[in-house]
Amino acid sequence: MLRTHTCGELRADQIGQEVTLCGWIDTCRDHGGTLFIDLRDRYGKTQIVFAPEGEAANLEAGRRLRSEDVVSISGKVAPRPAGTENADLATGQIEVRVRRVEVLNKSKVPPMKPSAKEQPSEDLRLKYRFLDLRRPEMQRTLILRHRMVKLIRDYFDERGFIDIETPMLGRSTPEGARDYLVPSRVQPGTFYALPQSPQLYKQILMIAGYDRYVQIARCFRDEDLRADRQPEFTQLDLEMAFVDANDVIGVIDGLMARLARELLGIELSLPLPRMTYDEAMERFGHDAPDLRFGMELVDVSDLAATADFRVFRETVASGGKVRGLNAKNAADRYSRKGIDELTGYVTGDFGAKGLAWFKVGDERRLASPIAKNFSDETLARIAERMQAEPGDLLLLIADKWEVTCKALNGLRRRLGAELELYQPGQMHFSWVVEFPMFEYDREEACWAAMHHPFTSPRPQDRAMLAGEPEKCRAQAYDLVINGFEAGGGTIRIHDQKLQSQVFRLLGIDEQTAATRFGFLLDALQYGAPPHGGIALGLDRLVMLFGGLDNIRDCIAFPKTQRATDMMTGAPGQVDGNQLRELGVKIIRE
RNA sequence: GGGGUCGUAGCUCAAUUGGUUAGAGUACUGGACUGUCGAUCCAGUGGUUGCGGGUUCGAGUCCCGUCGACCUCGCCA
Repeated sequence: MLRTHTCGELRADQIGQEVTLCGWIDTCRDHGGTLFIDLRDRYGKTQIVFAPEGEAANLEAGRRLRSEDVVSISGKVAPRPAGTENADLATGQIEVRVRRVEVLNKSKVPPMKPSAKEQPSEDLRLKYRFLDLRRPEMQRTLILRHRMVKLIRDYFDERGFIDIETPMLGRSTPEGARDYLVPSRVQPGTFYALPQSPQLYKQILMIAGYDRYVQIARCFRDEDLRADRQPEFTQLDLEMAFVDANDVIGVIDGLMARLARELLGIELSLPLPRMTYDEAMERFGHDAPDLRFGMELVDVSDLAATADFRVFRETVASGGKVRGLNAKNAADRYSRKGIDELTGYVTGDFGAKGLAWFKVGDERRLASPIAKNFSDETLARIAERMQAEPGDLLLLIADKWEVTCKALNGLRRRLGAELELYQPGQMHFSWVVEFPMFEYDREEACWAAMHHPFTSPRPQDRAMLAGEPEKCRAQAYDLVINGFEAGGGTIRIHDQKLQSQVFRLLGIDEQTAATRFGFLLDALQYGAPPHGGIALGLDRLVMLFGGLDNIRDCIAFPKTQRATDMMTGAPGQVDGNQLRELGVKIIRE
């Protein structure tokens, strides 16, 4: 070892010891006669002192040190003079008096300094990721991630789960997200697909009798990026045989309680609350509601139907809804201009036609440019329905049900943040269950699986598959944390006939099914046990547990929004010979 | 594919209505200083205002295009 201790290790106990530390030059404080240097590694910082009573050559060498040089320093641990201890530093009781300095590697002047107060811009951070990762915030997050993964592995190991790796090179299945493709050299003209998830493999493992499987699996989806979405991400993936939905949910409840306790010091009360999909949509307009605060959606369609206000009346008459929410005490927070901004938000981002609003005055009187279109009685009933009190701001949207959901969910989240309706460190865990089996795809004019085509309907809904698929509910469950979908799972179909029926319903004909999923349909006929599982987005979990607002900060080497790696320059062009070998030709537009 | 924000010194930012020689902090270089810890003090270097075009007597500022980062809708079984 080139060092005897780390830079976060030395305490008063080691006073008098001769030590060698290695690390990066963090900051220098040169007083002419005396020179202080903070030496940094990922464990902490230690103050190194170049004192006048030491060798003059050392002081000269110390003066030549610059930010981010890597050095080895030997010397004696000494107590700091009384009054100069640094309480902000774990090693603040001591300092190391230099006996020997060795520069292991000079650094160019870095474009960013790890201990800088201001955070550098993100493109700079991504380009110089090796410097960015030296920052304590990044180290904190990656260490949190490591601890989470360790806890997860221990948790599942204790419960008899087996970690089994599944292939990265698989078969493309055009359903779901766009695949990342890998050309085959051995069989030119054919392609592997990188896994969107290990879904089919883990079902095969259940059929193979490995009744408790777990994997921390890398997954790939070639779709557009978001703050919480990367093309390459990590799932905590698991599957269990001989279980129902409650069993899977129970296992994850226990995991969340363990993670919250160990990583955040929060005690969760179990079981975690559950809500049906229908209830979530009705009360919050979204299948992953942020339950850190209330401000629930209110349906006033029946009241709107009788109003003179044409937009409301006609919307309801044509089968739409008028729904809204009550921003408590927010009437003064939003000026006309502020409300215009909210209007632009719901019309621009969610296609709403407008935003109706009322400010609640004394005696719960509703004031608004459109108020004259409503009878006093209707206004009073709206106020009552929305539990309006003086100072509140009522916001209403009249549109198709789907649009009211999207727009009001967006509005609710935005207002929740702007009005600070929750605390920074607050966490809320819950389940949303009983999703519909199918949603209608207008573009393709067919039914599409809401979760995936291997999802089992609830036993009591199975009879409706043929006649009324829209009423069919799935044995599906999503874990929701602070309004983010942290994960989702289902009980799978373990019966080949039922699986074929669902494929037919989804417009996947027998030939296609046989080509793409033949191995699964085949396996289902050789003693497939009832089984189900779940996958959690690990990067998102880290983001949520770390109190971060984007997933890139949870990943050591993330991609930008255009899916490039600013450090390596990936993706890049390849040699013509490589392409020829693969039988791949670039078409230039 | 659509909408939006941003791009000025190595870094973080400023620059009035379009108006003189584009500034500040920090970093960097040199100097002073024996107890600092974001050290301090003095001096100095540092700019193709992302790139290309246009409007104008005059463009960091306005217009068009383009590149890049971020947010977002669509998309993400």
